[in-house]
Amino acid sequence: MPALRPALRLVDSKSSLTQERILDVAESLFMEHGFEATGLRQITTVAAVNLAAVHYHFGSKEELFQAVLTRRLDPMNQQRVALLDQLERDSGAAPLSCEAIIGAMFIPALKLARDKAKGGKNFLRLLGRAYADPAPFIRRFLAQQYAPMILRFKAAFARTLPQLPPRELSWRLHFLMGAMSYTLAGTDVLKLISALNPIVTDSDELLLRRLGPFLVAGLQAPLGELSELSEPGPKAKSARHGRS
Amino acid sequence: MPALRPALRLVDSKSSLTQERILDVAESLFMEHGFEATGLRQITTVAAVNLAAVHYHFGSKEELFQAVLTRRLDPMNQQRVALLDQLERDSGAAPLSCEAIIGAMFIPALKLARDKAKGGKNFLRLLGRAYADPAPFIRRFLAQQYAPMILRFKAAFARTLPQLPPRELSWRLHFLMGAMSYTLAGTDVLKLISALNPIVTDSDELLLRRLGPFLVAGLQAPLGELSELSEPGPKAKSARHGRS
DNA sequence: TTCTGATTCAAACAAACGTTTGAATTTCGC
DNA sequence: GCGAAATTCAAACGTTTGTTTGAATCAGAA
Repeated sequence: MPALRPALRLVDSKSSLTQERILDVAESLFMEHGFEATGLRQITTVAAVNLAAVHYHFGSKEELFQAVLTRRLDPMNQQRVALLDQLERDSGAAPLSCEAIIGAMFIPALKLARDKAKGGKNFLRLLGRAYADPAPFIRRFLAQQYAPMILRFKAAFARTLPQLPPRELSWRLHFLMGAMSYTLAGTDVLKLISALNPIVTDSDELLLRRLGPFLVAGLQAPLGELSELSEPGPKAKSARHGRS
Repeated sequence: MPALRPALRLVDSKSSLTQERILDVAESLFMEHGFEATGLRQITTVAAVNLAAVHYHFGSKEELFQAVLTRRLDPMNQQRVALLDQLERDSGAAPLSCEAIIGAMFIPALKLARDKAKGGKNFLRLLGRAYADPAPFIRRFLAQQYAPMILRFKAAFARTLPQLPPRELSWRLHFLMGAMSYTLAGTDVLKLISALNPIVTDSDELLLRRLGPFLVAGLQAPLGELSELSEPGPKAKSARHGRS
């Protein structure tokens, strides 16, 4: 009778070089074809391991997927809050700048994207796909993985932007994460038609210099008039404020 | 010998109520489980049609998917450029405001999201998934479907924001579409942890009033210093320039 | 060495997949 | 009514799917 799977990390000395090979290949194939479209036989063939190895080491295809995500996501989010912690320690009582907080979110992601040994941009693309995936086990996993980090950053932004009502801040964080993950994932419609719209991939620092001002300005934007509005939309005339 | 499939729309009188039933169910299931994870048997069972009907009417699963997207996407993008055309006609020689152009992009999408008879938010979620899908046939389709509309809007923004270099404008449009589709798709991480971060779904107009100022400010943000930068990143200390 | 548990392996499992076929059925101009 | 085309249908096509099994192999402690 084969031994029960070793608690998923009971042994870490040399033990399973197999595990890492599976994780590496799975990461690359999941990103290329998606979770559903990637077969276990495809993974195990490329990784040159036996088919049953993935069940032995991870338990199921779903658990393998979570392991693939956890391996990169966990350290990245820890780096993010660590960076933010240090920023706040250094600044003392003074509130941080928007740029600084955004940098704390962005830089660990960029580091990951640049580290080709760790999957590079592929992983962030995979993450971008996972965001849009409605599979319950994926959404449960992402929520639990992201919740602490996001709450931490929301608090930081709230200190820096005290004039923003909490609900408005939630929405702007929502928009910010949209622009950011869209950019990091890198598979969007603009890139698709890049033959006409040549977006050359600048260096990563250059990317932050472009995204940064956009996000900062968005976060600091004045509030729209939220209290009263009833008509269908801004309609044609540009500088018209319907309000008497 | 069964007749060849009728050119995908040769008959439109009453003909295929079956087609619409398939499209409706496919739209709903594709959005719920994704393209790969949705089986044809699942679709045809729920739609109460024969399994072979989808191949008879659409040719293949992939073509069915494209038909599902086309049905909503084509009219929406046509509305978008029609709205923009009318705005520019009305304003004469004067350049449009950012708000107006953004409205022209956003409002047709909102209309679609609100029309529950036409799939409502489900369709935009499906679209959000398709954005992140690397399958070649999906990316080819989206590119061809979006290219004219995006180029049209880029030209409009270029007139309104003449101080922005074209490449910078491309990037900001990139960020804008990220925030917008992220918001419209509606399945993001913030919503996931909404237990702690209560994002109540405001009315759609209210949504535009929140997203609008964010995007306008981002588009109009001053340029970052792009010419000179070489060091790894802003790092911790906020006002430190390691240079020299 | 022998024994024990961890790991790998080839083989098979039942189920679901997209697709095709050819005959039944319906529809509609004549 | 007849006849031809459009549409539906049940059945099967050959693959592929994730998962399980039980024996073979490997590792290290006794």
